Amino acid sequence: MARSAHSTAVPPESDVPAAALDASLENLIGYALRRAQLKLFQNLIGKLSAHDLRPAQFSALAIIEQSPGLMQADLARALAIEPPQVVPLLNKLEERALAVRIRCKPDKRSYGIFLSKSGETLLKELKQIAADSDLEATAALNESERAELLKLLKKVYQY
Amino acid sequence: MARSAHSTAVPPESDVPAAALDASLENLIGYALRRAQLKLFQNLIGKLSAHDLRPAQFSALAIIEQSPGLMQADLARALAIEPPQVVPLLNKLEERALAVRIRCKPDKRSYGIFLSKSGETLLKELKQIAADSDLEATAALNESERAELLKLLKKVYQY
DNA sequence: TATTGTTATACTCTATAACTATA
DNA sequence: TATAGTTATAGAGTATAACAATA
Repeated sequence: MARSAHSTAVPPESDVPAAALDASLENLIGYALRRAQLKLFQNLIGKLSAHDLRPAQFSALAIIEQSPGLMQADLARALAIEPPQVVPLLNKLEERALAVRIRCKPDKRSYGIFLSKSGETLLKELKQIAADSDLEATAALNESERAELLKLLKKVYQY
Repeated sequence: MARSAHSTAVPPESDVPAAALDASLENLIGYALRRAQLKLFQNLIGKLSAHDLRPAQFSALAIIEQSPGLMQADLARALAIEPPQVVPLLNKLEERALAVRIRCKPDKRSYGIFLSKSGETLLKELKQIAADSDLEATAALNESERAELLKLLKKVYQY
């Protein structure tokens, strides 16, 4: 029998080797990743807005806590953004007295970045908010599925 | 034994009930999702750039193929963007003769959107590119891990 | 009056080039 | 000259309000 020329939608019931699979958006990990990521991101944005913070600012606080005294170039690399984008982000954190830039290096061009006491306090709260948001947005999964998902995602991005 | 007050990094070896876990960025599914998604997205952007297309334009073509004759409002919903954003996107696809707007509905305010013949042809190629990009960017996973990841991601975003 | 597609607009995010001050 | 941080700027992406044509 010849190949049908005008079939509408082939259900993915047969696990063919490699070629000729459906190849619609629903079979792409990238597409599923994007939709899931958008969902979690929107949820987190909503929760963080109570503190007038964006996810990147939360991440910055967590990174600074993990590497106190780091330079802005390090922070840019850790956040996967360009150095110029760090400036307004850090300015905001400094305005709100959550973090500080301190000239404390042998190289006087650079700053060491540290959390303030209130920055540390707020970060504790933010971590709880983020963990709750994570759970809420992945309510469709049980604990072992969450662990499995996290493991697979790390494998993908750490490779 | 009392809780240590100044440990640097607690390896997640014990599965404590809910509280007092590390709660750093690395334990957040949202964070891992974002990093993995960025990786796949960047990879796809690179591959699609050979055809001067963005991921959203590829998605639009795939959605139009799946629902030929749909209206712009439907496309906006499917792409999870606002109707005004559909206009320049569709303009571009129409300029390049990949898709067409046709007044074919009882409601004369709306268009039916269809792929052109060359749009269909290009989409076939784009699907292969996207599938290859997906595989390449998830090279750290084997086939069963990929299937598991896709299953979990769908569960998250379809919930 | 409500709705489809559109325009205008603005705000965020992101990226690059150029500047300053140190090195 | 090279580098850390900064400034200026431009391009995407995203969102809202308002408009024209049609219902």
